[in-house]
Amino acid sequence: MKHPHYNETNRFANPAHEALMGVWWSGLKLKRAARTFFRAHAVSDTQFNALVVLNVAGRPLSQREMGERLLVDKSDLTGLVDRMEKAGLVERRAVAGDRRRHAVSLTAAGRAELARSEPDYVALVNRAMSTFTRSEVSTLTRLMVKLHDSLDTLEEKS
Amino acid sequence: MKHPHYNETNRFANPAHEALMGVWWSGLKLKRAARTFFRAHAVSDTQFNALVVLNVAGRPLSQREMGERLLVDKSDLTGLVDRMEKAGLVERRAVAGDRRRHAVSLTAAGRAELARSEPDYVALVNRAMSTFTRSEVSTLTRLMVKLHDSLDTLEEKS
DNA sequence: ACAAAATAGTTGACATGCGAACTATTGATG
DNA sequence: CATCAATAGTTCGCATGTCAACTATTTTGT
Repeated sequence: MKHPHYNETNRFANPAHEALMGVWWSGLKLKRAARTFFRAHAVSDTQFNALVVLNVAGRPLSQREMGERLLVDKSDLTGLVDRMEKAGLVERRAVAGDRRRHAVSLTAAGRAELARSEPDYVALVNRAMSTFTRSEVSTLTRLMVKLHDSLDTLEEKS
Repeated sequence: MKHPHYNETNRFANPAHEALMGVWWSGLKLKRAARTFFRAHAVSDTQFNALVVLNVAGRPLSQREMGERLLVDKSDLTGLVDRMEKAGLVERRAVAGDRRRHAVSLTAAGRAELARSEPDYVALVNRAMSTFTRSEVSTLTRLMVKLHDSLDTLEEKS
């Protein structure tokens, strides 16, 4: 689908607003690109992220821990883990010593799907960033960390 | 809700990946902040954006045009405009010369709601960006435009 | 003019995301 | 240890987002 550039349809009197709107739109576009990409794979972008989170952790995670790392509400994990469990990608197990918790871990099939998707995903990321110089990449990372901290502070105050 | 910082739970071998993940997370955090903010108002963040888009256009828009500007699928506009019409914020009218199209325009109530929300919204944006210098703001805008263009190119090729 | 392609919008099925209310369990405090 | 608070997960209602299939209309190509 064709979309007009965000600063073609909007005029920004406020430079801060223009910058923040750029981040907003980039987030939307990234989400769309990821969805399109993962349509050709066995998992959705959300499920891929869940696989990555479990893999990086290197141990079973509770649903609460997964929610924190994925930036989604705990109530969403119920359905997400349900769907992934049905697809055979992860499994829930009881946690010794805390009967409230479920330990979610990767299955062999989950690990295999991750191994299958990740190289293509990395290639996509590199293509998306191929027009950026090394210096621009590090500047972008620095600004994003700064923005995260700023948004966290905002969240705490409210 | 507390969330660990995205680069605390992930180690990035690839700087491009780290930068892009920063943008992804910023998009998620912005969305959450906007939702929280607009919970105290009569409209959601999506509906607010729709009001802004209609207002900036300065003329009635078809649902397709709104979808392009909001970066959402046309099928989404059916429900969104339904809800906003029910809330009295916008109205659909027939378009002379094309019986396929609906012209969506702001009502007086929609304009009033926009006038009520926008000042608070601008203040929020300024708070979120208050830790950025003028130079950082313009760098961020430049990098976001570059990223949009890169993602557009990616989309065309696929 | 006429058949084929493109366009605008709707609908249905599904995944995602959020908040509130609820259950079960565990922790904390007197 | 008895009670109250906190935690983990589920469920529900709703808004949002995607895609595919469908209808109605308009445009295009010949």
